[in-house]
Amino acid sequence: MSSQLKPGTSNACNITALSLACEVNDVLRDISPRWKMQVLHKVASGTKQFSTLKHAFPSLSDQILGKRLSELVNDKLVDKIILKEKAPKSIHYMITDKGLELLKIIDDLHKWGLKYFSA
Amino acid sequence: MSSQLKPGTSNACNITALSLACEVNDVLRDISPRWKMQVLHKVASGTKQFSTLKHAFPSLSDQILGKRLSELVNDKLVDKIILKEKAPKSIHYMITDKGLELLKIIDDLHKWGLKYFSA
DNA sequence: TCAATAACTCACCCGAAAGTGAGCAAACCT
DNA sequence: AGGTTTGCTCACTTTCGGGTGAGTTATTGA
Repeated sequence: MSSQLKPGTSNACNITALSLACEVNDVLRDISPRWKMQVLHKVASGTKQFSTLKHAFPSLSDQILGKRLSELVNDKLVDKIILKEKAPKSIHYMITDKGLELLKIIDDLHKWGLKYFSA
Repeated sequence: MSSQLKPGTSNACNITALSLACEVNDVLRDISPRWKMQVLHKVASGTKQFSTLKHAFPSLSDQILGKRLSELVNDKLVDKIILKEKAPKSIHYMITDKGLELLKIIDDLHKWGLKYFSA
């Protein structure tokens, strides 16, 4: 999906071994990039444009946001809807069913985290 | 954590959503290290010793296995039971309730991955 | 006596991911 | 004419964590 691993390196070999061992790893790799699930959640809650997402996460740079959005689109977790092609562009992001189902599980993870949070 | 919120803005209205996203981030960080959930799964399925875990994952090095196990112990996902302190040591790892509940969610992730698995 | 075993830890390297600086297109507003 | 907005991409540097080689302790079995 998104891995640019040089074939033959031990890293690449281990990734292959991992995937063979269990497909859950592919899922974990897909959801663990920093900010990714946050952005997905924001999109799901109605924040649809690049610029508004930018404001929602002041410490997230344009570059990373762009990267995460394109990953989300590639993963089919969100759809990219182009309303106006030429600048100033107008593009909306919409969560897919696949994305919504993932968010449900992410929410379970959140609840699990809260349940065992002791401090 | 996330603070510069002006009360009354739409941002402030979404504060619950934001904190959800933030805490999930910690959970994601904890579960995403390579091999970690596999090792947890193996421990849950009755493989309790360092050496047997080693054989279960031939391409996983001692060093990483040791690191993952100590992380799992720190996270209270498994308990470390020392049966014999001095070498050759005898140590058993046992999954905790917290670990079992996490594995259930990991299994949901797995099912989600399978459902949307396309080519 | 000496290898094997169990369960590690330490020091180091390197590739991958995160983050930064700059720039671009083209319409709109002043 | 020039500044602003929108939605990015490219090239680069820095940080991080996965992976490797070597070493440790002490007991048992050949």
